Amino acid sequence: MKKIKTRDRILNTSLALFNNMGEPNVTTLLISDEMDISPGNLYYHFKSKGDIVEELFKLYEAEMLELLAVPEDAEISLDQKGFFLHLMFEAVARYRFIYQDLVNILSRYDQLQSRFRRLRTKKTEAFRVICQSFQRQGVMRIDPEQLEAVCEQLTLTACYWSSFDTLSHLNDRESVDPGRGVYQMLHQVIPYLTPEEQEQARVMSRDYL
Amino acid sequence: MKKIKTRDRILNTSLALFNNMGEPNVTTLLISDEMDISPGNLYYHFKSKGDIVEELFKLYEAEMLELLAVPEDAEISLDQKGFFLHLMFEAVARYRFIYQDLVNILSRYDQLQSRFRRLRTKKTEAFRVICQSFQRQGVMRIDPEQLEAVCEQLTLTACYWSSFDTLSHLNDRESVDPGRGVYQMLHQVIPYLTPEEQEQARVMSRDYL
DNA sequence: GTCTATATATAGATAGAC
DNA sequence: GTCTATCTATATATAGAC
Repeated sequence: MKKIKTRDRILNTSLALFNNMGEPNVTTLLISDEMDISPGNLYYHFKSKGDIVEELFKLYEAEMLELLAVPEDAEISLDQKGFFLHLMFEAVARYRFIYQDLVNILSRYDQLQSRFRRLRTKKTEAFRVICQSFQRQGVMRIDPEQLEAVCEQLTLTACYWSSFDTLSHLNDRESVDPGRGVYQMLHQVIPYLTPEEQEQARVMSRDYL
Repeated sequence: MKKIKTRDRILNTSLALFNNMGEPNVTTLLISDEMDISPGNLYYHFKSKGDIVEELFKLYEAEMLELLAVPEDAEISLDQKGFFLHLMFEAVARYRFIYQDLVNILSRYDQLQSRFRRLRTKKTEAFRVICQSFQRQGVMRIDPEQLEAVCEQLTLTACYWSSFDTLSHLNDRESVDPGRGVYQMLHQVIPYLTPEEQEQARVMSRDYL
């Protein structure tokens, strides 16, 4: 029976509330209330609400950077790509409050802007590296112009799908089903795969529904 | 030299400020200040800030509904589709404040939620109708499962591209270039077109860059 | 580390004169 | 229709006791 430090409990509680209610709607009082601690105690651990947001962003950033460190030379299988998409999607969903009110958050905590943009670029790069591996292996045929468009599109989907999807059923916002997002991302790649791989990808994509 | 009514000036000014700074960052005082009128005057015309947001949403909704009234039976050319995408994208961009902080806005003005969702569904339907016309004309080949995925994807792109794109260059937020968004949407359809149409679509898409 | 009580700031909104 | 002055509510943050 390990005791979780108050500081970490604040982070966990904040993350849950931010995701479910939107960061701007969550007051420091609500966070401390939810945890049954006093607001003063919360401010003992974090000197401002912005510090909580920044700390959570750092955790997201660290997770993402680790995931995005795709080796440029290793060849990647279709299954691995599916797994990669799944992990990325899951990480974004776990910190979806960032994307739900992105402009608002980035404008109020502007140290985050450049770091956010850096992550976005790295995501697109990772997709490019994966597609290039597919091309080398001869399972994908795509011209450079289309490749760029697809990688951008994959990045957009990775970032916004969970927000987009959540709004279709605003009732239960406790959890996000990653399935459909991964499905959508796989389907963007399918047209450029060779026929056999297309079938494999289609089968794989259905597992996510 | 026609005099614009104060009420309309409030709407125009609010829209511009909302788009450029994000709705939550725009206070009623800022709006009245920007127009060189008093806050009291603003509240004479609108009984709350939420009323301004609702009114702007109504304008967006009306524009969208008109645009989305795609006749189910008429056949649509590729050029017409390009034009349609352009108009949709442009309308979304003009009211992009809604999408920039969507969760926040929909949670605070919850009469908007169902109407927003209705619009989202209608967008997807319109894309479906267009693609079905393409299929009937024999310029597109796509199975029903892929079709669904593509239409969802087009909807996502239509809604979020401008927000996504804006964050790549947060400097000048005065205007949004619709080009790239239309380009992206066209490229999602290209793989399913017949070879000749693919080439035509590719050429067309470049015009938007 | 945690609490209670309080300070500060600001946004939304109203009252009443002109 | 428009203004100035003001009220109210609430969110962030701090002070000081325990």
